[in-house]
Amino acid sequence: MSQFWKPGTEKPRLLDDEEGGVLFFAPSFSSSSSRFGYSSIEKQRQRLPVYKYRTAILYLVETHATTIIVGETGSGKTTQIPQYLKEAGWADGGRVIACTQPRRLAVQAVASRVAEEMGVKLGEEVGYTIRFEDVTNTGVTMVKFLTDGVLLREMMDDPLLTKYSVIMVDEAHERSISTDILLGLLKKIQRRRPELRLIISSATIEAKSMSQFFQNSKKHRGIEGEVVGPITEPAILSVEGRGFSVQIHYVEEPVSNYIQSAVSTVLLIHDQERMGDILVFLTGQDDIDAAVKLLSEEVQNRGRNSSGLIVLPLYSGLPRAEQDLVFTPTARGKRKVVISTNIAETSLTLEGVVYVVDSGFSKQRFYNPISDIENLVVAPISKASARQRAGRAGRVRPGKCYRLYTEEYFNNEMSAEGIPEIQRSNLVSCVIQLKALGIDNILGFDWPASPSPEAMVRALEVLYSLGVLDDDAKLTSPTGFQVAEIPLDPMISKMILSSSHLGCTEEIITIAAVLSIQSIWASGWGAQKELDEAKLRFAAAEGDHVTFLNVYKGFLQSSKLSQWCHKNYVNYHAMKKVIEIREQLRRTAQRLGIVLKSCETDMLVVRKAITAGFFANACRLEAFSHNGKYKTIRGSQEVHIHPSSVLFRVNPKWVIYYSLVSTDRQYMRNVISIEPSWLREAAPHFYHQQRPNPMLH
DNA sequence: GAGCACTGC
Repeated sequence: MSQFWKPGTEKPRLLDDEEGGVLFFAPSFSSSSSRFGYSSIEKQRQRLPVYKYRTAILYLVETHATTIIVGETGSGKTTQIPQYLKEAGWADGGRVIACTQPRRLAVQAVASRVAEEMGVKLGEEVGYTIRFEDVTNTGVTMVKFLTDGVLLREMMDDPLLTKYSVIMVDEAHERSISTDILLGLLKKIQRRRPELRLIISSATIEAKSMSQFFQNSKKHRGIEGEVVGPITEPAILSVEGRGFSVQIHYVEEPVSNYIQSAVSTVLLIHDQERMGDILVFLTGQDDIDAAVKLLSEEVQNRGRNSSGLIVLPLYSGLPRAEQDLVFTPTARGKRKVVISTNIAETSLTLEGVVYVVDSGFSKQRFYNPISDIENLVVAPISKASARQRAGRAGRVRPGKCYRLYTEEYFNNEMSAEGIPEIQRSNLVSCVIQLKALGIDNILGFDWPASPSPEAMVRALEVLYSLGVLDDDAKLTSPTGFQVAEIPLDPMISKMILSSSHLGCTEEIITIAAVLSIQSIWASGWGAQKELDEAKLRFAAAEGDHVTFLNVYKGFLQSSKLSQWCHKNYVNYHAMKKVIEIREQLRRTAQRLGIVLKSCETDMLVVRKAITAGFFANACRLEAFSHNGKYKTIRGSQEVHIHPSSVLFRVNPKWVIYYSLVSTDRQYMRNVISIEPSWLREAAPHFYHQQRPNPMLH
């Protein structure tokens, strides 16, 4: 351990940033210890770029309340920094070092890697917590990986996160809602717990604005007026990555059709470049299927060695077996082309990619607080995204990235960073989470990026109408606190609470579990007709929610067999997840003192419970409408029933939807028929006093 | 007649 800074010894070399204010460390080039007996794992660890900064990182963390680490992928920061901290004693005395990730898979992968490097059993000194899985051992676990969502939940029991000595927030540049809420809360905690250290790890140079955010005006002064405790001004440290260089190519002229252009580019690479897989970024399933078809046709038409090119689509809606195809290593003499959504930008890593084709677009969510509708639109990506995409070409050897936009466009028109998710989303869940943590002045909360006041007001309005907040915008008791406790969208939580009075909680928690996963149906190539037919076997006249109950019943009766799922075009993995989520909800309900009762065959109460949570999503069929045109009661928006719904073409007069998807039209997904009188029953102030609505009469 | 990506005691 030659590179070990100890408090009280001479501090490591540092350089002043020419712009002042922040610190950059020059890597110290002293050779690593030649002491023999290092395992190969130890040597591997020392070869990581971050190793050179070990001393510097420990020094900064010791002396600064917040350290911001900018590092590209492959620097080793995620696996190494928690170990350095542990080695330096930050986990002594029963304290815990936490490292958060936005995604569960990453949490599991990093935790098991670190356990392996430390030569310990996962769940002992090194552990992880994600939803449904707590692989830690209290009193033993020193380094804990967890999703930022889990850490937020932990704050409900322990608002100051007292057991943690250091909290490292990884992938902060992704700016997920959870990360942003967490950053705001951690800043607050820091004022109460000066001994707590934060490490914010980000892949982009946005560090400066992050640093400004953590700039704490209040210094902790002792009696003599001298500053005690750590320096409150954040330190910034850059760590280089270990990716190979990627040559960037731009188009000379803007392209009019990026699908066609992507296909031509792939063919050009295949003809002219040496072996290596190609990754193409398009926006969604439509684009991708079209490109796959086009490319396959071109290959055949031109009589190329079609055996040499393997074309594979990749998006989240793809069945697992097909998704797994992209991970099979490419055979000798063949070249794999993966045409993907954003899923390959952060969530999945494909080995063997040497060429990237970047359309410059992705589908992004936008929220309109006026209409209260979340839209999915194709929008230009940011420079940060473009760099991330390009980086995917440099994992195995130097690569090339072909951008289907001009260099001028990249330099002058592309925005540096994407818009944080919190500014593009409905804030209902986010507001109730803060309320539950005792943050009453939501508008005055110190956000890394402020959401729009309109979106805030809209969220407060919905929560008020759900009976979750009172006239003073405080959580109601018990409803508000109970809704906050249930780890689901507040409208679903409210539906569950109402089911308790209506005597149908068993049914409603099944529905809640199904609604919180993507889809219980098996999707597949060319099996659309069979799937539709299978659906008819379960279809309920009341709508999709009751249909889900039928599927769940069938699954239980089959003893949860995968064969049964296969035969009925039901997704087996999805159903297992439903069982898991349902089990969690059952436990939560019991803890809240809700009596679990079944209504057997009485679907009327089930529909009423759904109405109690989702009255705001009520719609009425337009009079004399022949094409199934509905209008929302709240905003008079034109909407249609999604073709995947069992009520498609049935078109009951009054319906409630679970969610809207927007393409060229607004489609209601997961729809149930209701009676209009239930609306006023469920939310009198919403449909009567507050908003007199002639449509209800 | 059609689905960006994540996530939660």
